[in-house]
Amino acid sequence: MPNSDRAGQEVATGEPAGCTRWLDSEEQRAWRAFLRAAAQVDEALDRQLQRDAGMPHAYYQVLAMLSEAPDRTLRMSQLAGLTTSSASRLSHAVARLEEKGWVRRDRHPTDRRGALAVLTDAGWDALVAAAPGHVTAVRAAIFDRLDPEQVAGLRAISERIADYPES
Amino acid sequence: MPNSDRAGQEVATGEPAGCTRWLDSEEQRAWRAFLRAAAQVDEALDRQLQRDAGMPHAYYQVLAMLSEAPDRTLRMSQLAGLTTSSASRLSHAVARLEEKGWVRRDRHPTDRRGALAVLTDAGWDALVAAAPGHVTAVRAAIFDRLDPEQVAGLRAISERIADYPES
DNA sequence: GACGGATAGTTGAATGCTCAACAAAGACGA
DNA sequence: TCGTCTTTGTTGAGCATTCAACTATCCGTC
Repeated sequence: MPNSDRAGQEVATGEPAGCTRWLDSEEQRAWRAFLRAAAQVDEALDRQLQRDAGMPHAYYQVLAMLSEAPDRTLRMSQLAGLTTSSASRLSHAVARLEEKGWVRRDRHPTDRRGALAVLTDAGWDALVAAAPGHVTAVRAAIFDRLDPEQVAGLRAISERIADYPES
Repeated sequence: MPNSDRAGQEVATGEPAGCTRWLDSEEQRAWRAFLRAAAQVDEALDRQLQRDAGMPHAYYQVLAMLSEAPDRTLRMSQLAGLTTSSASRLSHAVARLEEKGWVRRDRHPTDRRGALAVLTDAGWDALVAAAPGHVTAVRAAIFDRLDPEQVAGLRAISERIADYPES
């Protein structure tokens, strides 16, 4: 944001009523802390997984979601929802995971538009191998730093921010 | 993570003592909610800025930090710290911002290794033009969804997670 | 049925980021 | 002054993600 003089406020823009509700200093601090925290967590996990398991965090999430699904199978659209990724991103990701032999694509039995992503045995093994290091990294990045109340708070806050996950 | 049977636990890995402390279900829920929230916030802001201002969020942060610095000038290494980005990422980003005429590079007066990033007038204008829409997006993504206590909680939690920002 | 719009998924080009390698300069002890 | 180690920053290759088409299929309506 611009300087504390709030230069933007003076300028006519496309905003609804020409006036913007700037962040107060409490919000400002919370916002920047959140940005920093989110960035650091993301970077730490991506790094760890890339180094130790040869995959980015996004790919790990794909494998993880598939591993918990019935028959280790999910429709692309559902998988996209679970991993918070666009259809395109998921499609590219699954293509890459297919090359590695960790995921296979099947046709949907009834809807011929649909594709099913299936976790292969090799994919399962890769996930199992990667999981301990990943969980350790998650602990180091988050849970080792928070007390139980804060964990509950984090969950409540995050669920408010996220677009209500379950319908 | 693998199934709730915790397949990874059985496997010998490089972990310290061969045993991994898995996440309990409270932690699991908090973790996934956080991931989802962080991803959605990131995506929403990136989208809004790309659409309305032609820059990714990371570039906006660079401009914002420079705008608050004395003489609108910062050393690359400091700027990297403030924007939570690697030296390489920042270098690429500043190169791009230079092409747009929003940032200029100067030599450091005493340390000849150092480079100074300077926000140009055009850069200031771009920031001022982008700020209202950005702040509105931040509100929509975060603060419109939280009450004041939660804002305070978010800050406290985020500061714990982030590697203590101030020395 | 046949049309029109929605839904599911893929593709390729463009862009940003990571990683590793590198260069250039400061810092410091012998 | 030399040699070495550290710090600062840049570069290019490779990879992931985004965006904008595009195809194929489904669904509802006439």
